[in-house]
Amino acid sequence: MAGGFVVFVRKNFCDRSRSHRPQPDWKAAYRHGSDCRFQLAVCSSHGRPVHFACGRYGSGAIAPRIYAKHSRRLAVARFAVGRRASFQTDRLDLYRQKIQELLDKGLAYRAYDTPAELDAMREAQKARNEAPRYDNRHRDLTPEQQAQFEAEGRKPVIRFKIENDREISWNDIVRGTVTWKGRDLGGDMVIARAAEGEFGQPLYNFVVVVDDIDMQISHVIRGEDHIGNTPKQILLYEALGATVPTFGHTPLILNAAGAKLSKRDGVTSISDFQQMGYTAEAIANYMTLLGWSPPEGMNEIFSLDEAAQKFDFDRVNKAGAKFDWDKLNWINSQYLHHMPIDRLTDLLIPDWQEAGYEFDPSDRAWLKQLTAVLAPSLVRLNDAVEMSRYLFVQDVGLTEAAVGQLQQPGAVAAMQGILAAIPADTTLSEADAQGIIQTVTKAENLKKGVVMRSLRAALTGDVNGPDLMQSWLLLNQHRWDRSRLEQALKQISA
RNA sequence: GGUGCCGUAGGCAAACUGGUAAAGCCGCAAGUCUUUCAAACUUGUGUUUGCGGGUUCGAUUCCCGUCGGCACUGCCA
Repeated sequence: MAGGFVVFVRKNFCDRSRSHRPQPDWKAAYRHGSDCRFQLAVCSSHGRPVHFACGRYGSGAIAPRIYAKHSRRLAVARFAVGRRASFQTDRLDLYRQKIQELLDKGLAYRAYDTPAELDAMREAQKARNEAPRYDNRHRDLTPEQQAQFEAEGRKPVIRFKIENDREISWNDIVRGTVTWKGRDLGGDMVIARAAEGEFGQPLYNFVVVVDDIDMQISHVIRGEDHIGNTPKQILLYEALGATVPTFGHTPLILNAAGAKLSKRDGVTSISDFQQMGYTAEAIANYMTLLGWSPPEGMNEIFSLDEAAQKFDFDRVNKAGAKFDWDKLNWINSQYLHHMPIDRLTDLLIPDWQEAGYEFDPSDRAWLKQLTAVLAPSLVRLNDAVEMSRYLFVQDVGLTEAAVGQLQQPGAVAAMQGILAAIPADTTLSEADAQGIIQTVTKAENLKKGVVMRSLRAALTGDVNGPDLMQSWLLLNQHRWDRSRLEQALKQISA
């Protein structure tokens, strides 16, 4: 792909006021943040900018705000490559000019159908079991007919002519040759809405083409759901006398049921994943693995930069990929297990605070020690909240299993021995703690395992959890170990 | 309904232009380690490539049909 490689990552935003869909949350347009998984890899691999477009009409003020928000999200996901933004509202003059050009060339025309008439037409088609499509009834209006409609006060839309017998085909980077017939495109397409004045808002399929020509976009990489727009857009490129770019349609991400991943699946954007405790790196990593496989010898855990170096469309699969939470979990755990403790600590602190745990954030040493203990067991960041509860909440109580453990022969005596051995005001070292256990085990003539398991039960209230010695030391630093033992002994004897 | 795309184990997938199918990863199961869970490591687990024909010495790969899934089918983007 020598010479220039510019990809247009287009994010579209619903116009709330006009949409008939219930609450088209603008986040939905961004969906799971995966639409751009391959684009970004490609762009960074070629050192080209990713263009970022907000396709919102109407109040121009809101578009920059949406852009800012999404831009932040991309950055969050480490998708930080050079970006340029553009807003449709800034480009209205260009669209106007291009529409006029098509009109002048006779490739587009004014159609005066009312929405009610169009509905009636489709109803009738449906009744006859035909595919709904515009029958091009206003394509060749006489000046008199036009004048008549105008006199009635009708406002025309602009329609672009699509010939029935036209064949459109292109060589898709991921799918090979794809072919469509003009007659399957639904009739002459509307490129601008009806409105007062010459013509109204230009529409998506037209706008993207004008923009992409203007920005000299060479490659359009997008989700497979756009495949049906491509033939229409190709026709527009030709009509506008522009070079048709290279298209690539990447597979969709499916939920367990095999449908397009959506809001119902609980994730609509990268921030949703982050709230669930997934790191941005893990998300980006997993997303790139959906529909693409790394070349032989490449690990499946990789940064976006590494992916960019090896990325190749040859290895993009055509079939939609089912989203697998198990694998995302595993990938996320890999990142968490190998993350520097300082960074992990920073990520965990907000979760602990949010959980309402009381602690001194400046007690960095203790927090880091805790993080290091937790790290190997983490799958998602917020797992840390439950896992470390016994270190933040004074009164933990005993689970049934813990009670059972402490009722084992010798357990109580061992706990009493340990309690007596813990110095009241010096902090235990690991060697100290080991020594205490050694001594008590010998003195009570028990197996070490019994002592350890019982100690865990008494100290943490449960029979399993993070490393016991570390947990004890952590507790000891806050002088909570003795009180835990006392409470446990009290509960057992009661 | 129409059109398009797709169909390799439970999931993601590999297999150079037709030449021993399932490499690798997740999951699952067992074992090792350990004070527990997890991690880590080891081993194991899954196949008439949706189905039926055809071309061929030979088909996951090419052709036809069939079934299934998904997407699109707007004065949305």
